[in-house]
Amino acid sequence: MTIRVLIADDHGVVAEGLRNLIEAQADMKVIALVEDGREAVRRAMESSPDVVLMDIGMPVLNGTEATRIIRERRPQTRVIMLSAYTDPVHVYRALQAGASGYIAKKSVAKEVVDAIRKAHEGRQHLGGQLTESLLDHVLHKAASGEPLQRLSSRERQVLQMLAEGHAIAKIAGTLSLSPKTVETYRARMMEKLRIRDFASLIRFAIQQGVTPLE
Amino acid sequence: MTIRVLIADDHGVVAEGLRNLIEAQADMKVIALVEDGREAVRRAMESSPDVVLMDIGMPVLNGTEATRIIRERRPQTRVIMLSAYTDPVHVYRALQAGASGYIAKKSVAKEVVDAIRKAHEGRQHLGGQLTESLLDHVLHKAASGEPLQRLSSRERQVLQMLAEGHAIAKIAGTLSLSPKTVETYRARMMEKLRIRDFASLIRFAIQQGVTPLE
DNA sequence: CAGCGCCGTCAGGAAATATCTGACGCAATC
DNA sequence: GATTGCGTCAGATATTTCCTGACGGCGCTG
Repeated sequence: MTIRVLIADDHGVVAEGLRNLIEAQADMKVIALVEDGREAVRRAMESSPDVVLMDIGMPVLNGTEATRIIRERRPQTRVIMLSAYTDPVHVYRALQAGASGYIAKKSVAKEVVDAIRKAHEGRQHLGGQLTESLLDHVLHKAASGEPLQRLSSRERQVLQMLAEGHAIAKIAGTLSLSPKTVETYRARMMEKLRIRDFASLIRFAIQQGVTPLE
Repeated sequence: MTIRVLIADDHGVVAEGLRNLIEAQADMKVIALVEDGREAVRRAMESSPDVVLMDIGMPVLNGTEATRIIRERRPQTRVIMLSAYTDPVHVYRALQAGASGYIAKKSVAKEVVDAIRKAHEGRQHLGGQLTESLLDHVLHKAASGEPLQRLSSRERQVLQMLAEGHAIAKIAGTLSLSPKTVETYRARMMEKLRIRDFASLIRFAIQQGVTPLE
């Protein structure tokens, strides 16, 4: 019994690579290739594939939203998310939306076919290190909304000043605190955010709009 | 006569897809798969491929820098840049660095093999709409001098690794340099760019596309 | 109401990094 | 053939980071 697969990826090169890979499996068949999320939903309704291999970032309707819709209307259709992002936020959202698997594009081809077979059997699959990073996420971050809200007021204040490029000593002076205290805030917020290096902290601040990029 | 191809892409799925695609061509052969820019340079020197298919965004040493180094040492080796970005800034830099072609990941497989054949013949290839957007860029923006050009190759490499969050000691280890030397590059580029704090340096790196924001 | 966890505040000590100054060979360039 | 830029490194000192630990206040919850 052949597993019927729908591929949704707007990167032609990637999509064709996946098609070759899947066609090379005796027990699988590609029934269609589509290039955006809306098309994916339409073809999934029309053709009732067993498994949809879905890129997370697509125009018109992204992979996560498309997954949500497909799973709502056709729960027997399994979706495997394929993504360049390995961060837990994306993984978490994808699984919430009903994906049976999440595979990083940097993983190997074998993992893709494995995940398809697993999904077809109703099982889930998470690529290697994703599992633990996801658990981390669920346990520490996901439960409580916006990441910035997780920081205390003092922590946000210090974050902003750090992102603006001020030295510890200057921040301490401005806020009339001991440099040691400022360090504590910095360390505590990095702990909360599971951020290990300064560069990532700056990126976080920019993403959250704490400081402008330009 | 077989065209010998080296694939450099840190996304396993993509790399394997490309390998299948290329192996399917009668006149091409994949000689190696590597996952970061430094490996790409090393293998290119060792194996002298005819064409390198290079992902633009890779850890340690990005595709553009790797291209620059390879083309400097082995001008007969052609490089085709493969990228998710279609903006003229990236295209422009890639060509400046000596790439023979630039292909968006969303283009089709046929374009990849076409570009490889063209490159092997010493011709250039630009995916569809890229040509005009590039001309636009050259005519309007490039003249104003790209700040990244003001940095030396080593400086750009250190900048990338700093922006990726690596500690000085680790960068020194990775590049087999003294930590002191790494510090010198950091200091010199900050001097050149008139940047006084680390946070601004990270912002600069993000603005220049040396490292992605998300 | 007593314990629990978060907040704001700080310290000590070891390790890493930043800052400043200076140095050397080599290649290109003027 | 002197200057400039690059790649490479060192020494001394000032800061910062990292790790551990602390203490009172506040609010929630069993």
